[in-house]
Order: sequence, then C-alpha cells, then structure tokens
Amino acid sequence: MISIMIDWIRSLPQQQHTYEEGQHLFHRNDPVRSMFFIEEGTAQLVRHHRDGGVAVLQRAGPGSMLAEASLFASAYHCDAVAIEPVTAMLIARRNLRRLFLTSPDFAQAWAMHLSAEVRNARTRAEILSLRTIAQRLDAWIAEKGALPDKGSWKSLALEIAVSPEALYREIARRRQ
Amino acid sequence: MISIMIDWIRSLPQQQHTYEEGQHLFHRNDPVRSMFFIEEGTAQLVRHHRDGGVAVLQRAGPGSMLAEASLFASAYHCDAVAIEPVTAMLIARRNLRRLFLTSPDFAQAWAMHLSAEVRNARTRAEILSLRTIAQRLDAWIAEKGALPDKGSWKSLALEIAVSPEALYREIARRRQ
DNA sequence: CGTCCGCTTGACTCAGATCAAACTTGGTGG
DNA sequence: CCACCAAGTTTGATCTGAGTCAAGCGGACG
Repeated sequence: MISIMIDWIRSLPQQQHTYEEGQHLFHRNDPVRSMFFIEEGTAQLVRHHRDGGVAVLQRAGPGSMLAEASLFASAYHCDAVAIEPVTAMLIARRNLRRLFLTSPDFAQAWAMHLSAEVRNARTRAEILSLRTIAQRLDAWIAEKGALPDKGSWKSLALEIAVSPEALYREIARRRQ
Repeated sequence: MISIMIDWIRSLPQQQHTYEEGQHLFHRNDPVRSMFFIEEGTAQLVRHHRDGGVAVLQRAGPGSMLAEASLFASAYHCDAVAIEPVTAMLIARRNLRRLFLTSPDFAQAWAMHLSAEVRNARTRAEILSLRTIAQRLDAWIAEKGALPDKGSWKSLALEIAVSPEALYREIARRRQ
C-alpha cells in the first residue's frame, strides 16, 4: 500500500531527522509543515487528557507514515512522540500536496492508503467495543492471524486496552 | 466537508433507491459497484462475529456517505444495514473514480473527507480505550461539545460501548 | 386507552483492575 | 564468567465498576 507511494515520495526533496526517545516529532496545534515517513524506530500519536492520562491513537513503525491525515489540514490534531530512537524522512507538505494535485496515480495511492487507515481504525474501535478480554483477543487474532511472540504481549495489552496481567491470564488459560 | 463534494457528486448520473428497515444496502465481500449517499434515514456499517454478536463500525445519517473507504477496493469489507427506512443516492463507482482521477479538486475534497474519517475513527477508538464510563463520557463530551438530548442516550450508550443502564446512572450522578 | 420504547432505580454478580511478590531472560559492566 | 539490573511475565489476593435481570415510570402515538 504505502510501498506504492514510496517511489513517488522518494522523488521529492527530503530531509532526514533523528529523534531521541521521548522527543516530540510535532505537537498538537503546530502548523503542518512536513509529512513524516518513519525509517527506523517507533513513534506514537498520542493525545493527553485533562486528568493526566495519555491515549495512543496510532503506533507507527519503520515504513509507515505519520500524520497522513494532515496533508490538507492546517494543524496537527495530536502529539507525535518517539518511544524509541527514530529516524524519519521529512517531506515538505507543499511538495507532497503538489504531487497529489498533479498526479492522479499518486492521488489514488494516497486515497487507498487513507482508506486502509480508516479500516484499521474502525477495526480497532470494533475490537475495543467488545466487553471481555477473551472476545477482544479473539477479534484481534481473527484480524492479525495469530498471537504475537512473547516479548510483545504487554504492548498488545495496551493496544486492546486491558491490563497486562489480565491478558497474561487469558493467554495462560488458553494454554491449559 | 462532504458538502464540498456534493456539487461534484450531483453532477454525476445517479439513481435513487429506498431500503426498508433491516434491509441490507450491501453485503460484505460483494463487489463494489456503487457508492452510497444517504439522503434520508440511517444506515449502519456492521460486522458479524462468529459468536453471533454484531459490532457497529459506523452510523451514517442523512448527508453522509457510506463506504467511502471502498472507492478503490474491490469488495466491501462489512455489511450495511438500514436501521430505519433509508433513501439513498447510488453513484456508479467507475464514474466517481473517473471524477477522482480527472479532477484534482475533487480528489482533494475526497482526501480531506477520508482524513476526517480517520480522525473520527481514531477518536472513537481513543474513547473506547478508556476504562470507566465517567471517562468515556467526558471524552465524548469534550469531542462533541455537549451531552445529547434525552431521546438519544441509548444510542450514545451503544456508541461508547456501555450498557444503557450504566450510562443513565452516570448521567443521573452528574445531575445530583 | 393501551402499547411501545426509552428512561429510572434497585439488587446481585463477576470480569477485570490494582497491588504485590516472585521468577525468567537478556544485556551490561566488572 | 558472574553479579546485577531492567523488562516482561507469572501468579495470588482483594476490591470495585459496570453488566445483567427485574420492576416500575412517563411520554408518544396509533
């Protein structure tokens, strides 16, 4: 999906930036100047609540795009934070915009990418609307194919919004 | 947002259809032939689980588009059901596609619309990842501005995935 | 006037959050 | 090579928010 777009994006002027763990790539309400293309590391889109809690809107690993939804927006609608050292390609928004407006093929690839994001986000919401851990895990597995490897169960717990302990227990129960 | 696109869409050949309550506008895996523009009534995108439960991916009322994410997909990824009598405008996909590919302005409007859907869906997921009713209601209100009127609390409960009774209690608590 | 539906409230139950303590593992530095 | 540390995992005990069942209320509408 994204891979279709890479060729186009690579043809635009770009600038590489690195970010340390915990550093912000951008802040909510910042004017949108660049689009971010993650080459290494992982960044998260997060939103802060008045009660101090943070909610993760999206995790973006190598090969994914950050803030695709902002190409035609005037300001970012959330924060982007590196959760490990990140290398990112920055593409000036106006260049990407020009490409979009002049190349129908790129525009189509972009629309397909956005559509995939819509589906992803809706699927996540669908999973989160289930009431029990067992159901959420089933739905997650139905979507992704299989349970991930051991080291990443904690972040899976975060993704499906259950406590790690509860998820461990559910997994243990299934191993019976 | 959508209003920007209406003018364009209106210029295409269209066909009006009506659907009764409970009738399907399309089924999952059906080949995508048309895009649906709701004029009257309400339809829902739903997905069925093996355990018989249904999950609502999206509610679409008058003025909104159904299956925008399918313009470049080959098959629908969920079912669409009328939850009350629906009048919809059907636009042949190939016409909309041609418009997208030939009009950069329309393509931009379309991309903006998809971006808005991405944000909506992510916001919904964000709300659903909160653990208590109070938090979900706060987040919902922060997003939409205010508590809806009395007749629609039940569907609000559905949207934030809590039982109606629990929501009523939370609202009552706030009226103290 | 009766029926339907959304709302209200009570009582009970339980899945899962939270706190807590141990155990596995990989990596780091002495 | 080993002590040590940090993360993730495992398991136990306790508590509570919210789901469920149930019974009653009130307005809309044929």
